[in-house]
Amino acid sequence: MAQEDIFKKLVSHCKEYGYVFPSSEIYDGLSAVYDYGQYGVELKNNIKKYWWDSMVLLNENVVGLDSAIFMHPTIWKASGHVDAFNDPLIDNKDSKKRYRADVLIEEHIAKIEDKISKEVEKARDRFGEAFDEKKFRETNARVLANQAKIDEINARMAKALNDNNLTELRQIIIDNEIVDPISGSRNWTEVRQFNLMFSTEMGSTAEGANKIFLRPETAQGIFVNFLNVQKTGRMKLPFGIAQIGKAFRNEIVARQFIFRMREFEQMEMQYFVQPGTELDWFRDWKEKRMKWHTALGFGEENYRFHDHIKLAHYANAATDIEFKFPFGFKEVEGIHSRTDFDLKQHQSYSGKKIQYFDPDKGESYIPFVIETSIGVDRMFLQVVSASYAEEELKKEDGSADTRVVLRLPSFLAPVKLAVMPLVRKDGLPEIAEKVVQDLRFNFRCQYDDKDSIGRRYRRQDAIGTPYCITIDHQTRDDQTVTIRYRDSMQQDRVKISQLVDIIDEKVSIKTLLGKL
RNA sequence: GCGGGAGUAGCUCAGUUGGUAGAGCAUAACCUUGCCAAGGUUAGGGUCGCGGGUUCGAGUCCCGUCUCCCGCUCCA
Repeated sequence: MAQEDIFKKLVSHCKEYGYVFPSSEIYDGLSAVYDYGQYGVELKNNIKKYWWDSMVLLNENVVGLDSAIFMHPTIWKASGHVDAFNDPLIDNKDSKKRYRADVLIEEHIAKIEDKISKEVEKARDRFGEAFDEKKFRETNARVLANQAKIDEINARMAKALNDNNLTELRQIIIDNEIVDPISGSRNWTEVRQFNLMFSTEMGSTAEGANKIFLRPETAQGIFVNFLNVQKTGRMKLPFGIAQIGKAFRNEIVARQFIFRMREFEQMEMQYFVQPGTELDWFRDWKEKRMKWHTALGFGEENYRFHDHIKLAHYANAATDIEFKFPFGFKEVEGIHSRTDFDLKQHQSYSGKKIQYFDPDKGESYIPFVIETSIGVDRMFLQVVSASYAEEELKKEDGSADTRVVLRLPSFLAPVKLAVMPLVRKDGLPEIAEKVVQDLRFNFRCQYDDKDSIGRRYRRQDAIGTPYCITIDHQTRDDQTVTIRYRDSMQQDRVKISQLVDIIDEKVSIKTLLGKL
């Protein structure tokens, strides 16, 4: 079956079985916003626990934090988001491509500079040794004309950007006859401002209100608390701060189900290290994080690193962990060596010294940072898309049969086990109810006595329940039950008294964390 | 935002030149039975995304709007 078809079925499956619903559905939905249903929330919580425990339980030098979504507006100036997330965009109507207006203009300037360079080189060839480049640039008419053009465009653009004058930006493109690099067309739309940060107002009166932003990432909450945590926690470098929380980005286009949403959840850990050691730690966390993914058992061939060639202004190394989704390899997690950019920025904007006194070196410095940042919702999608399977089976009489099964890792499964009487008579339901009552404190259990036993197994397969306990007539005689495994569909007969230990070993997070 | 496709029951979909809303699965109750879906009887559930228009009459035609899917940009 085509991968897109699988994806469509997965989306339906998520809705039909209470994993993910479109938000505000009875009001026609809200674009790219989704709600997690009764099973979805359990799976999501389990994913978060797996991450949290792998960070703060297994690493003595990683501690947690839960910072507010609202933060001082200057934080976003310091972080660069106010500038970086504010793009003047323009579309070409023929190629249907979208460009940043300022980038288009800069590329045009680069072209003119090319022309000048060529002119200079030609002259150099002509005059040889005696060539005086400076003098040539100051006297040659064509060079001077081009240079004047560049200066004029630069001045106009700087002013337009400063005044946020979008009409003027477009006019620069028109006046300079800048064409679409692909179509060669000059059929441009208006320039529009896209602000990727959501904003709201704090303060109840209009005059006294402050514009504040909903955080576009959780990382800054960690950076601004660096000293708080370091001092009160008596933390020594290297150490990390982990945080799980919502972030918001007003994406131009948000799509592909829960892969790209405007409201999403991140799990971020910032690891503070001595300057100069950051690339070693970068490699270390790269490896650790990949192991965290592959420990789930979805197959190592479905993961790969994508190292960034073009680095963000704050990074000196960056990689993505990509997972093979039904729509291709896509980023799930980013690992970045952010240098001392963030702390340095906050030190400068806040005017507060943000440094670490290193007792070994006997000096203070701004630590460098390795960031691991993973999207909870993307992780959720990774788990369900890797787990979803339509299996071709054969019935006893040889005819074809199919089953839909979510092969979730046991620890992540919302429901750990279902208990069902083989028939609804002969006292079997009563025994089953008692078993559920006894197991309820240990695991998320379900009781089901409706329909044939085979159908009940399939229902549990569809929501990913890894174990089914069946009470049959033999149970009345020897207190044993059958335990049926979701993936193999095999059954074992075990004593009721052993159930807690058997299941616990299989579904415990310890089993999963032990692989790391 | 632009271009293309789509929206009918919880899910998948049918619905003819415009003539009173359908199926399968799912759900609930009861009966029967029992170890891998699809036995029997019965029931609930839809103002056909929403709003307007044309018409005696609109799921069907027209306009607007919202949402979803695919592509362009960015990223967790």
